[in-house]
Amino acid sequence: MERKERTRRAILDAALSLGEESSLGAVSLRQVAKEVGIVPTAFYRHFDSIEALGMALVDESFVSLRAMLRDVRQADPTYGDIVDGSVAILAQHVHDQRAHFLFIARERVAGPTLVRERIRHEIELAERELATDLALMPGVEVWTAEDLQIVSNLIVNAMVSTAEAILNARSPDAEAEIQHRSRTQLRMLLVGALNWRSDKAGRSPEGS
Amino acid sequence: MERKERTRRAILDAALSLGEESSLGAVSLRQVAKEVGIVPTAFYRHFDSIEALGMALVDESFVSLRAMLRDVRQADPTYGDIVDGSVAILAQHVHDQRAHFLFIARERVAGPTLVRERIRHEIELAERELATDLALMPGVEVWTAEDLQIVSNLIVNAMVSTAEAILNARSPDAEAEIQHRSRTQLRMLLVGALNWRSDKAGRSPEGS
DNA sequence: CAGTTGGGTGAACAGACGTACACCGAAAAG
DNA sequence: CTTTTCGGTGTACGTCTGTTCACCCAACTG
Repeated sequence: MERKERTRRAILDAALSLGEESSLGAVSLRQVAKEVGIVPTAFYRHFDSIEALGMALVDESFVSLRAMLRDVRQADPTYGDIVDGSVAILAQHVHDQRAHFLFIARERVAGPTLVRERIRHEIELAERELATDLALMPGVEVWTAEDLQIVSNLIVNAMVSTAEAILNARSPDAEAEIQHRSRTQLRMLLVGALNWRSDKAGRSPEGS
Repeated sequence: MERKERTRRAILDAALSLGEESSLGAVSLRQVAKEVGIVPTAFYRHFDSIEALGMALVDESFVSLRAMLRDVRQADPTYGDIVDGSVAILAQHVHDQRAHFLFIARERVAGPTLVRERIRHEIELAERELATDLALMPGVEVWTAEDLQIVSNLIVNAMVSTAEAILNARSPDAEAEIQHRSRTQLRMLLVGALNWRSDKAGRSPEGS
């Protein structure tokens, strides 16, 4: 009974591995079977179709994504800057679960419509969560709900870009530079957001 | 002799059309031929392979991309805010050359390695151009060359995200909201960048 | 120990794929 | 008007695709 689970994992891993080169839509059932070391028909003992496999990969990729978000949210606040910690955690998770993040990055724009929509929806959820977290920060009381959402979207997009850049980094040095850049960008972004409405409302952040 | 050019265009258009649904790597020579209305073997009169077709599409897609950048750079400065104008021009071009921008967005992450690298290189060029333009703005003299590059990267990434969002917009209203969001984000971003080094150097933008 | 379940097998299919080849017929060149 | 060029055609091949079916045998159930 655990043999089934083992083969299932092997299929998922093979699909992720093959998906590193091309998009999942270009991966065939027979390629996966050959990679796993089973006959093509045995594939159906585990998934109804390649599409179903894709959905399962979406599921487990988002487990990794949400694990990262959880780590970021409950990072030790004593570890200095939130920005430094968040970028480090992002990089760590992207590195550890490279296949999952690569999968999300690819299928987000190139996957079947259904998969694309699920990924976008999930990212939108992360945006909302970030918005509620941001609302607790000091100095943001002057923001409207709309501004809060817009800032969250901006930050999430920046983090997505950073994750993609890390996935594409060709050397540890290059990745270190990407992380440095990302940290600077997040700080710039926070400076801009914190000076945003206060700018429009009277230049004084302390004004009631 | 212009018949050849006409068929070639038909092939390019067919490939762009088929690429709207799935990634180019998942498009077959025979699908393209059927869409054009020619027999599969006639394809070879125009391209050596599907990969060569992809390269040609990269070429002409970047013509559209560069046309947009040119429009943005020489936008009428009397038209009020640079931000408003830039976002409007971006939206206009994405709308007019939807297939080209969709192609770039998709193949940027899902295409064959060679295509991906070309696209990333081209976007990096746009980043550098933006950096040289930004250097001429008043108030940025305090930035280091590195900061300039980092800010450019941040802005370009935001614009790429905006373009992708517009491509995915499901209604004109949704697109209008995306444009509004993008404008706000660009302004926040500029506020942050302009308060950046001055923040670190003594809080006074006018300080020598 | 006998019986049942179920993951894995192997052959077989119809269709789509890329590509090679000989050929045709309209348009350009002489 | 004749000749050459060349984009498009039709046939044919070997390979790969998804999917079906009957079958086998290891592992759980009784």
